[in-house]
Amino acid sequence: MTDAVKLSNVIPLARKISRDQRRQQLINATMRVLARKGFSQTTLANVAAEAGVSHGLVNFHFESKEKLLTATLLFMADEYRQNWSSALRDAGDAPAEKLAALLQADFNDVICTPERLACWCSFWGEVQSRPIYQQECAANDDRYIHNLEQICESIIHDGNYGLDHVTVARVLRFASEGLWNDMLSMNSPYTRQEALRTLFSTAAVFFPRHFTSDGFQSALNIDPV
Amino acid sequence: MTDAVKLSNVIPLARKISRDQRRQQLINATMRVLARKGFSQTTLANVAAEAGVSHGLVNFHFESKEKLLTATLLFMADEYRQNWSSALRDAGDAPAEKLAALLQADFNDVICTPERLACWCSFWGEVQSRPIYQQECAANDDRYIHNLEQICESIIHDGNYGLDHVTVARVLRFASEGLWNDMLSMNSPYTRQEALRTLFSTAAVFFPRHFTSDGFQSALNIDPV
DNA sequence: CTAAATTGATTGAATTGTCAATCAATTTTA
DNA sequence: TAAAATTGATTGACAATTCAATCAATTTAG
Repeated sequence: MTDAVKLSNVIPLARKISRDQRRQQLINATMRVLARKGFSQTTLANVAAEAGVSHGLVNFHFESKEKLLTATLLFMADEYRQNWSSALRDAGDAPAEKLAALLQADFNDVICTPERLACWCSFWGEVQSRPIYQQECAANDDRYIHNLEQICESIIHDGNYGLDHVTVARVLRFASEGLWNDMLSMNSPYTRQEALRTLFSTAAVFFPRHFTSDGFQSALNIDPV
Repeated sequence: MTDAVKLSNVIPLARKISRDQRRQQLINATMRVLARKGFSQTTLANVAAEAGVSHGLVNFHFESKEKLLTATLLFMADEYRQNWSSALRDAGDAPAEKLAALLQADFNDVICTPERLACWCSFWGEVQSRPIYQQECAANDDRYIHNLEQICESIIHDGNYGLDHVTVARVLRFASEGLWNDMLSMNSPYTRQEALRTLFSTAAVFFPRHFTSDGFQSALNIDPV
């Protein structure tokens, strides 16, 4: 209306972002704040500042702080599931190949970043006291465990290892989770490469005729590298 | 002064508790609240109510909420360290015996309770963003890892297993940590017995001539159970 | 022009920390 | 031994702060 508007010192930032893009932008900002400050110090003001918008906007797009955090957790859970799921789909038919793909998937450069690890850690601390979180994650975890157990069972049968597939699957899962924790919390954290080497060494102890510490080894290649 | 004092409806609760006892009582209350409500919903009012005292008292004995939480973490870290430390001292000289003692220590009925597990989980979520927490825990972790690695090295040498002791120690530690996490998550709650069986199964895969899934096996007993 | 998106001030609730008063236990004094 | 004084633990009210949520005003997009 008035010409005073023209003199506004506010930068007329493009608002071309769609509804979904804005939501995703806020979720990304939430993850960054969670990773940096932890759950108990993540506020709407922090998230809004991180995203470069006013804090009223967060409550506009997400009804409440609780729903923003739930949406963030759901995004991460979905991202994680899609990651190993597609890795499994792209792998060959051999069970050992599938296991290698599943183990490697946890340590690719999309999923395995310091920010993601710290963010997961923040959520884990609160999962116990928030039924909604636990409920959402449980389904995904069960699917992952089920796949891992079946693959281990196939390999055990294939190689005549006299092992319990549930126990082996458990230990491999623990190794993967533990490596994540180490990479996040240790004072001398190791690289993704080192983590993968440890993981495949573990697989090699259970399945020496299928794996070496360097990774998957076709059953046809008898000689170790 | 007046006789109205005699008619006070306030229960004359014993105030005979010593300074240290009161502090410990508040720490215990803090652990219960942390386990039940999680870190972000643990307030001074909650802790005071749990302990049955006024919230002013908490700030009297601990200077601030932050210091109460730090004291609680320190207590738990010390309790944990003393637990495996004394288990190690009481064990025999044989490396395999020491490893068995170390592994079992994590699952005795003092350390391994639902409350303690949930409480540790609450802290882990905040450790990343609080340098003080990380600093205190790192020293203890390093000691534990160092002991575990040395014991594994002895066993590997003793049994001529061609394994890397650092890797083996890592995997055993991951198994122990992972079992704790599993016991905490609601969907697959196995008992401490089942957890220990999984742990010793893992040790048996690395050290088949020293361990069975039931536990430590003297090197002199050649026949498996 | 109309509806949706965005801002930022404001409100109300929750929470932490402070402090003066109170009270029980202990020590001192007569 | 009995009364008085002292100590320090405890309480509860209050101030200060933080934060989520709301909403009226403004801006932008279609």
